[in-house]
Amino acid sequence: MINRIFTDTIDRKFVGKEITISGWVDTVRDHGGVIFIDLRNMTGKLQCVFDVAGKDKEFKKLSESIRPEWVVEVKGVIRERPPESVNPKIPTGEVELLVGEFKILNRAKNLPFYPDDSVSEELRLKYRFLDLRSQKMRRNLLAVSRIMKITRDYFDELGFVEVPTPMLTKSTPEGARDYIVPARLKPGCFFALPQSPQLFKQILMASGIEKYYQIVRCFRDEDTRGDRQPEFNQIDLEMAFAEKEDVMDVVWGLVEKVFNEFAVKFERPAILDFEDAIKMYGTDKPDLRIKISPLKDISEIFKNTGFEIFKKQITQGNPVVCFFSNKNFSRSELDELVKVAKEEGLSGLLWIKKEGDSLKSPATKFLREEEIKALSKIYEAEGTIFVVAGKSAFFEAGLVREKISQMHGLREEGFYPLWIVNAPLFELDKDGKITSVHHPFTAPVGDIFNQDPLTLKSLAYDLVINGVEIGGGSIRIHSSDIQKKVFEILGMDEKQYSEKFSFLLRALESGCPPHGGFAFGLERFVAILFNLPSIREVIAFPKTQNVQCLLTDAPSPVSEKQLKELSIKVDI
RNA sequence: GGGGCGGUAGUUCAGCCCGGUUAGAACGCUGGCCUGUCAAGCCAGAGGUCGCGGGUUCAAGUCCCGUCCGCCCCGCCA
Repeated sequence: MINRIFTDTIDRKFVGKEITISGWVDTVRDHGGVIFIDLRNMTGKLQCVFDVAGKDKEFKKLSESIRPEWVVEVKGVIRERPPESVNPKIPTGEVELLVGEFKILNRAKNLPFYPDDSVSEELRLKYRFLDLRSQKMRRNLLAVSRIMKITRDYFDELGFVEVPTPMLTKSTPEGARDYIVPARLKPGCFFALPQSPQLFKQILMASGIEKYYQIVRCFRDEDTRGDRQPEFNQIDLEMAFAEKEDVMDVVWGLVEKVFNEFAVKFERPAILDFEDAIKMYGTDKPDLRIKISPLKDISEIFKNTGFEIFKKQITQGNPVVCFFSNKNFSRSELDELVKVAKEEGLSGLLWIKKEGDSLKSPATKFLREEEIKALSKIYEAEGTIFVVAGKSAFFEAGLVREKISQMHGLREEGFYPLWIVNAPLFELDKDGKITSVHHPFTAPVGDIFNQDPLTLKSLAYDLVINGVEIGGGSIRIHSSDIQKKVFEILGMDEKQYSEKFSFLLRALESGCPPHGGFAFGLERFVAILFNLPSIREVIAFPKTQNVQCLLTDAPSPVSEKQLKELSIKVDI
């Protein structure tokens, strides 16, 4: 079928023409003497009319047997519908096909659900072929495809080169858990699937490919979430001789192109220091849509307080943090919010309603005159102040602020992008071990040889849209001395880092230009574009939370023979 | 690894707190009627290992323990 007809091409111009069209039966409306069948293919639906008048018995019998999701080919004349029968809901609603003859190409039986039915995700994944017939999934997959095309066109125009990098590569110690692949010819040794092409793209910079990009599959063996799958796609890029701003401009150029293509409303990207983001929003990925004031540290107001709860936190050196909404919450709404805060793991949430000069709150009787005065001065308008105290007050306040905005629709429409810059280079993990905030190849700001590592900033930049981290990047280290020092700070000795990264160090020592890059999470980008709760909605065949494919039942055991060839013994 | 929610007809869900005749509804399905519907309509019918295993009890969909599966959250995700 070279010249198949898709329904969206059919309009009034076809009236009087005979066509042959094939697809799936979407719905059947059997009126006895006449049967209406909506035929669906890639682009939409077309009403086909089976009129038994003047037809033989076989035609009647066969047409009555047709059921939804059968695959049919119909031949007939396109005609205008009677004016009263025009269906404005579908693009082909002005016309219909009067079926002259038809073939049933395949039947469908025992379907557990029909496309666009609302069924459990478990079923959708098991019968993904049915689920993918739905309008939404089709739209999502087409969007991914379009974005990949826009991406390739965009980078191509800018002179970037798409270079494939290996899927079978070397396991590296830092970062997420690797998926590993046994090497048959080197028993006991393993490849790793790439968590990202990070090192290869840096090697390409040392190789004189000055502008690299790739749409590339990445693998991380960590627990999944709505926004995390074990395999996902990155739009990956790297530029030689580039400064931070050069990379950010290129990245934003692509985001803008995608936004324009999908005709969405968007703001110019804001730029915010990592530290300010934490202080103002309690998170490194703030959602700028939220119409609630940023956070404010009000510890100072309560330094001599008699209010026990705050006093305890202040004496332990913990902050008291507040934020403000000009919404006048009802008492039951406030009670609900306090409940939600506790469910989120907060020890408490204090609210203070501001009406004129007076403050109403469960805590007013515990507060001093000057505390009340200071509080009411912070925000001019009437509304509600929320206060959180404790060691993680910024984080917790940020969480509640987000939750409140979600529950009460206190959000702007549209897309609010944000660059987070000047993140620290290192941080301490929960075991007190020093780790990279981004990755060990990120260039430091400051004197790495003499400064306390934890005071160093980085040349990293993360792109956050509507509270979702869409991607991140950095200017990389191109001096092997600095790179070695970073490895040392991370606790590797020379033997360890040589074993894992000698190829990188050799490349840096062989005339490697300064360079930097970025990587987008493709699925996250599409998910946020359509405001989808999970990236599973934009992946044709995603894994479940237990990292299973319900369609194919992978992973599954392999034969003894396969294991033997790989010199692997299974010990469960 | 930890916490939470869910699993009952093909599907979505009610019933479970407070154990007790024959486990319900809607949609779908099957059959019949029907020439202008577009979520077609009307009539009739079929359809259940209550996720699985164990326990308590005279009696378990309902209570208890374990387990599997799906989703959300924490950890983890350089």
